[in-house]
Amino acid sequence: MAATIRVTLPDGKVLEPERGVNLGVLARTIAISLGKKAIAAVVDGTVMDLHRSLDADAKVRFVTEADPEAQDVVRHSCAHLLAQAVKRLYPEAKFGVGPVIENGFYYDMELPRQLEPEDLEKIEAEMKAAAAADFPLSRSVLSREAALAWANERHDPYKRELIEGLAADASISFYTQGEFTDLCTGPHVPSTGRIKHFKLLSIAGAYWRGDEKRPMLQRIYGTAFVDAKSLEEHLKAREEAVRRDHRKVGKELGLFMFHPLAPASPFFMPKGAWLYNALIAYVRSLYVEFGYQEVITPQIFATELFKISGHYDNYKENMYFTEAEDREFGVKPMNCPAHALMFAGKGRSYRELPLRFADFGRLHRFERSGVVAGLTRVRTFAQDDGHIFMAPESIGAEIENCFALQRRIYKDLGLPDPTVLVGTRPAKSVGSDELWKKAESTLFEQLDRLGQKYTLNPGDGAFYGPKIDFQVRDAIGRAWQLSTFQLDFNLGERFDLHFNAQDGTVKRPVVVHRAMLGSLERFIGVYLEHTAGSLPLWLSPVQVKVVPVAEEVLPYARDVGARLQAAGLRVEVDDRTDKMGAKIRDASLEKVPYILVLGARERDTGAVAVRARGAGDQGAQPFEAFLARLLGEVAAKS
RNA sequence: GCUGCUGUGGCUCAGAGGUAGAGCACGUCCUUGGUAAGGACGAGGCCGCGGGUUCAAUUCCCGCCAGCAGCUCCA
Repeated sequence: MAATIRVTLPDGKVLEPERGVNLGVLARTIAISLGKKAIAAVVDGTVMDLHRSLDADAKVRFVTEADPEAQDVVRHSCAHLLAQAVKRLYPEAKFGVGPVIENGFYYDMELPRQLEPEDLEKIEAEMKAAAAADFPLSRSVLSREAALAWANERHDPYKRELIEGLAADASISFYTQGEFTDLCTGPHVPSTGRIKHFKLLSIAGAYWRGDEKRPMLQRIYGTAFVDAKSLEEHLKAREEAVRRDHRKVGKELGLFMFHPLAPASPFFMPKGAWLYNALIAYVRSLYVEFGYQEVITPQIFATELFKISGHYDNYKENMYFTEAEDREFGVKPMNCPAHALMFAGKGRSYRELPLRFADFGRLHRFERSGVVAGLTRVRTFAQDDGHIFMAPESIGAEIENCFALQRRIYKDLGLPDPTVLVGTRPAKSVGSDELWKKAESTLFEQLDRLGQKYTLNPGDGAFYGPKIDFQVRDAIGRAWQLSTFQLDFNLGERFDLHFNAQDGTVKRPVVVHRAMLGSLERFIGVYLEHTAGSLPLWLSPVQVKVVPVAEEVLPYARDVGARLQAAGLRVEVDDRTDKMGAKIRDASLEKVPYILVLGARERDTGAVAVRARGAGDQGAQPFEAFLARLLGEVAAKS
């Protein structure tokens, strides 16, 4: 065995250090400054700590603060720093897991008492002290027995359970910083002093191992960044998220309200109802072009229907039931069984297929009290729902058609390109293995055919078939699920649907369930957060606010308002006796796209002085020019 | 559903064991003002609901309802 190994650096340079060389030492060999800056190393594609040694030829790239891998390493080490601080303050603490998550990290723990927000400050101070001590992190590997002994010595049942879950022959790694040791696969920063920019954010309950039957631990959320600026920006974005909260925006703009007598059920007030109906009208306008036929179906069905569809077995605890004349009825939680009945309502020919039913019907789902939130999770809602009944050979074309419609809608609404997630068969499902296999493979085939990139979400399908979910990120980077396409080979079986094929045989249709906006309620919530309430002109409940400079010009203001209204625009004339400045302020806070300030000058020249949202005073222009501009913007959905 | 927190006029929020306040909004009047808050006066509250402790509870305790954060769930 050679005494040296070959280490290839990113620039292609090859070093030949001794076998077993320490990565930190290697970094310092390359350059003193690199030794100081390095946080970790990527060895043959795997991120490792600097105190690991190299025993074989490898490609090595050192990670510094400038590299994308650094953030996760720092965050994970910060979770350890948190645990160290907590252990110092509460020696009885038992620890669960402390992973890195999208915007930071958390650590689950069992503590002698419930933490309060002020405790976070104390813990953070202790973390700063441990970071200032700049403890080096050292890694050690123990056998399973030794690891279990460690957990037992700490009387920590959670760590014990984690170790028990590892393979019998696994080599189990531990990291030690100062007096604190934790079970962990790493990697970590070389020393605690490298964790500089962090903040603890919140305390919450979380079930051990995510299982609601197991104990609830206290979870501390925090975040950490490699530089101060990123931390500051992240904290600002959190504040921005609060400012854009759709519940707040909806209240401020007078769009909707809630009432304790109808929990989790929004009341859309006139402006909100206008927006709601405008979205439906917009989707409806595309249905002609995309070949859908809108239907209207009952609200309440005899329970047998949901037994046939499988919803009764899978979701009855989330349904509303009622009884009349000794018969049990259920309020529909989705439209598909109704559409299945409509499909079966007459003999069907291949000539009618694909048959695309659209339905904006109201749905009710009893959501558990702890899961409801604003408009994003409600108990009564409507979807821009649709079910496509088709021959199996049409699946490709229909999925393509769905993608085309989805792209069109996102473009018109100014939504970014979504992330596509594919969910496969869940634990709780109906239908045979063959049907599922067929449905899943068909879906993957079609996605590949369309060249659509996606992320696999195993087990996340609907109970009747695999699904494609579309996630969009809003203006400040949060992910929301809106559209969904679901492929269903089961509905046809359960409702014994069939059609006469061209070759004279009787065939079973396949069904695609799809919604583009998803729930109208959730869509409005997400869209308000995305736009911060500044809706595009074509979707603004009030497009123009007319502000007379003084009462004297009120007649002209009314005349301008009436003429805009006659042209199809939505206008309000502010005829209150307040000062002009106050009216401009109020209209601005209402996020009205255009404010027209009208005084004697405008009246005498037949002009309007325009103030555009976000752009301030645009000066005077002829009425006709302004009208043409607005109509153009509405038509272009800009 | 679980853990924790919160609930005071339409809204945002102070407050304290001795029966309640501010700003905004609202009403009336004055002001007729040129691009983000003119002024005066006024009306408006079962201090979420139900129990308990207390001479006295909106305030402390318990339960319920609703909301918020997170977990679990989401056809």
